[in-house]
Amino acid sequence: MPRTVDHAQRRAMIAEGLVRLAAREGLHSVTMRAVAAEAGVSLRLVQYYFETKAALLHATLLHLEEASHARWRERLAALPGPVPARRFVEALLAEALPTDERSRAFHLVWTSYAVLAMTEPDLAAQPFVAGPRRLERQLAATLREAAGELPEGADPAAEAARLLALAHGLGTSVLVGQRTGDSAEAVLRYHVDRLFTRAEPA
Amino acid sequence: MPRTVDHAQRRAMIAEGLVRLAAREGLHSVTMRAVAAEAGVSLRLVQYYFETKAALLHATLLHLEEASHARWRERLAALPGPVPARRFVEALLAEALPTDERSRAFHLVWTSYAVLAMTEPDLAAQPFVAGPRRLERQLAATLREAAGELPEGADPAAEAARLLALAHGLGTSVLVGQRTGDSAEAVLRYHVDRLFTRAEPA
DNA sequence: TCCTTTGTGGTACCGATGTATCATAACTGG
DNA sequence: CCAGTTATGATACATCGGTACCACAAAGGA
Repeated sequence: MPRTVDHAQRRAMIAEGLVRLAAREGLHSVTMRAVAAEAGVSLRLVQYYFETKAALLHATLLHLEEASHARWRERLAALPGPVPARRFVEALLAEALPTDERSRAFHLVWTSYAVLAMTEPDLAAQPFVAGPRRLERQLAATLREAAGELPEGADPAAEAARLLALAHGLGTSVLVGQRTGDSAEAVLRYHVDRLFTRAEPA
Repeated sequence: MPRTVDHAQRRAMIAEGLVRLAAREGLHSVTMRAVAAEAGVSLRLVQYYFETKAALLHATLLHLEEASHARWRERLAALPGPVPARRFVEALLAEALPTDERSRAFHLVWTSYAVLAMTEPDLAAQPFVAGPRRLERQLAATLREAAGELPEGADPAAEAARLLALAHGLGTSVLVGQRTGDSAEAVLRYHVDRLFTRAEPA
C-alpha cells in the first residue's frame, strides 16, 4: 500500500525525475535505472508504474504538455479582463523564452523530444506539430481582430508565423548559449514594437 | 594499401555514412557497427580511421561544418560582383532553410548535435555558438552599410538577430513537419520585404 | 477469514555496444 | 628481398540497459 502518495502522484514524481535528469544530463542518458535513482525509487517501481520505457517517455511528454498548458492558463488568468492584443502577444512570448532555470529545463527537454520525434514518427510527433499549429491559428485570429493596431498591409497569418518562429529561434539560441535571455527578450521586444507600430516613428 | 581511396577520402566516406544514418534514423541510433554498415566497411575500419566513437562524432561535426562553409562560399561566388545587401541576405537565408532532401539531412543532423551539446559541454559546443555569432556580426555589418535601404529607426544589430533567429525557427518548424518548406520561404520573403521597405507602401 | 488485487524489492537474463586483441595482407624504403 | 609501417579482417570481452521473473507484504472485499 502507498504510504502517503497515490498512483497518479507517484507517476508524476517519476516523470518529473525524468525531466530533471534529461535537463541536466541529456535525454540520451535517460535510463530506467537513472530515472529510478533520480526519483529516489527502485528500478522495479519505475517498471511498475510505467510498463515499458516507451510508455514512460510518452507519459512524460504528456506531463510536459500538460504543465505547459497549465502555466499558460495561469498567465492568461493573471491578465485583466478584456485583453489588449499586445498584452496577449507579450504574455505568449514571455512563456516562449527559457528565462529562469525551470523554464530552461522545460524547453531543453521539449526540444530533445522534438528532435527525437523528427526521426521516430511513432513517438507521438503530434504535440510538436499540432501544438504550434493551434497556437499559430489562435495568434493569427487575435491579430486579425486587432488589425487596427497593426501597420497597413500587415498579414495577420504571416505575422503570427513570424512571431512564433522568431520566439522559437531565439529560445533555441538561448538554450545553446549563443545569447542571453535578456538579449533575446530585447530582440523580441524590438519585434513586437515594430509589429504594433502603425506609422513610422517621428 | 588502399585500393582506390586514401586516408582522408575514407574518413570522409565514413563521416558521410554517419550523416546519412543520423538523418534517417536519428543520432541516437548511430553506433559504430551501424555506421560501418552504412558506409559499407567493416567495424574494424571505422575503429581504425577514428580511434574512438567520440572522435568519430567530433570529426563528423567538423565535416558538417566544412561542408556548410563550402556551400555558402559557392553560393556567394555565384553572385555577381558588388552584392546588393538584399541579395546577400536572401542568399544567406536560402541556405538556412531545409528545402531539398540534402539540406534537410544536414539541418537535421546539425540540430541533433546542437541538442546534444546543450548538455554535453565537452562535445565542442563551439560551432553552435561561435558560428551563429560570427554570422550575425557579418550580417549586422552588411545591414549597417546598407542602412539607406532600411526603414528609419531600424537597428542593424537587432535586425540581424531577428533574421537569423527567424530563419532558424522556421527551419526547425519545417524539420518537425509543422510547415512546408514553401510556406517557410514565404514567411521569410514576407520578412525580408518588410525589412527592405523604407516607407509604407502606397 | 481467506483469497484477490495492488504495491514493492531483488535479481536474473539477453541483446547491444564500445573497445581491445590477434592475425595477416599489401605496399615501401633500404 | 626483407623488415616495418599501413591497412583490413574476425572475434573476444566487459558493461550497460530494458525487460522478465520470483517472492512477499498489505490491504479489501466475499
